[in-house]
Amino acid sequence: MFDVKYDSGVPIYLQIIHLIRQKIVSGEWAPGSRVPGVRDLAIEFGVNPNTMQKALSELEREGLLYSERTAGRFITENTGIIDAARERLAGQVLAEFIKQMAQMGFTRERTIKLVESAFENHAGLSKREENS
Amino acid sequence: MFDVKYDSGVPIYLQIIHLIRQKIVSGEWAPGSRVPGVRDLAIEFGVNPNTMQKALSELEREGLLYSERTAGRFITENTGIIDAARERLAGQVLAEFIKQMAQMGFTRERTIKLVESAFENHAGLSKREENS
DNA sequence: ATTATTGTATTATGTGCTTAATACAATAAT
DNA sequence: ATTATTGTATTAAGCACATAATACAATAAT
Repeated sequence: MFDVKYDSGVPIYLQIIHLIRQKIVSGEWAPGSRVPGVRDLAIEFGVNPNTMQKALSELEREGLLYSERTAGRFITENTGIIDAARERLAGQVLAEFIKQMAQMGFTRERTIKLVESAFENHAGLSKREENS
Repeated sequence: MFDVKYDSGVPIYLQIIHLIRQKIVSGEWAPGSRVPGVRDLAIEFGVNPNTMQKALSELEREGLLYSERTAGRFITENTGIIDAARERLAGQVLAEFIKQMAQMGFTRERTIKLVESAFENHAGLSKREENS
């Protein structure tokens, strides 16, 4: 169900953190809602429960998740934290992209053209329609 | 001189491969030109010679570098390989960017605006002025 | 009260990354 | 001819990641 790449060199638990963080900041996983248990998530992602636990602990440390002893784990209701995480993440993704393209010698105009023509195949996948 | 991040979770040798690959596809390291020896490069990047060797071997496998037994290592003169590598790399970087932004709920228009305003701080760093 | 489910912790094993310390072969420089 | 420099290979050690197999504590469900 979730595509964790074992061959990218990036530790799996970091990839999972990134995937879940995006589900939260995109609103696909709504604030306050419960997330599956560690064992179920481990199965869904096809990883060991310990690895999933490691990822969830980190997201908890970031304040995006919190655990209720035996009831399970939930997305934070604090939308401020979520919004901040989205801004921060978007900024990082954007900066990295610009840096890479510039480093490869692509001009601003050419890069924009590429973005314009490449964005078509990704419309309407998220529950968030606008972030202005 | 070169900023290798030890804390990103990405293996150092992969980061080095990426950095050098970009130097080649951007033209900063010209086709046919000699690159420093493994030991010197290791010092410049602040890593172990073995780690640098591992990175260089992979770039050699890709055809971007070749080694002349005792004379040293050189960038390929085959600009076709370099161009192909640049197209491939640019495509990956672009696709990843679009995917991330779309996943976070950013629209095409908002993304383009962000790219437009963010590209200012990176002008004129490369020797390649245009890739059209 | 008992059972099942939750998060959490522990110990062990295997693998890949990184450094370290050498050593060797080939050849350019002297 | 000798020396220095090049790429390359080997062995050992430490560390983080990932899996496996359990176990425990707390509490919701029965």
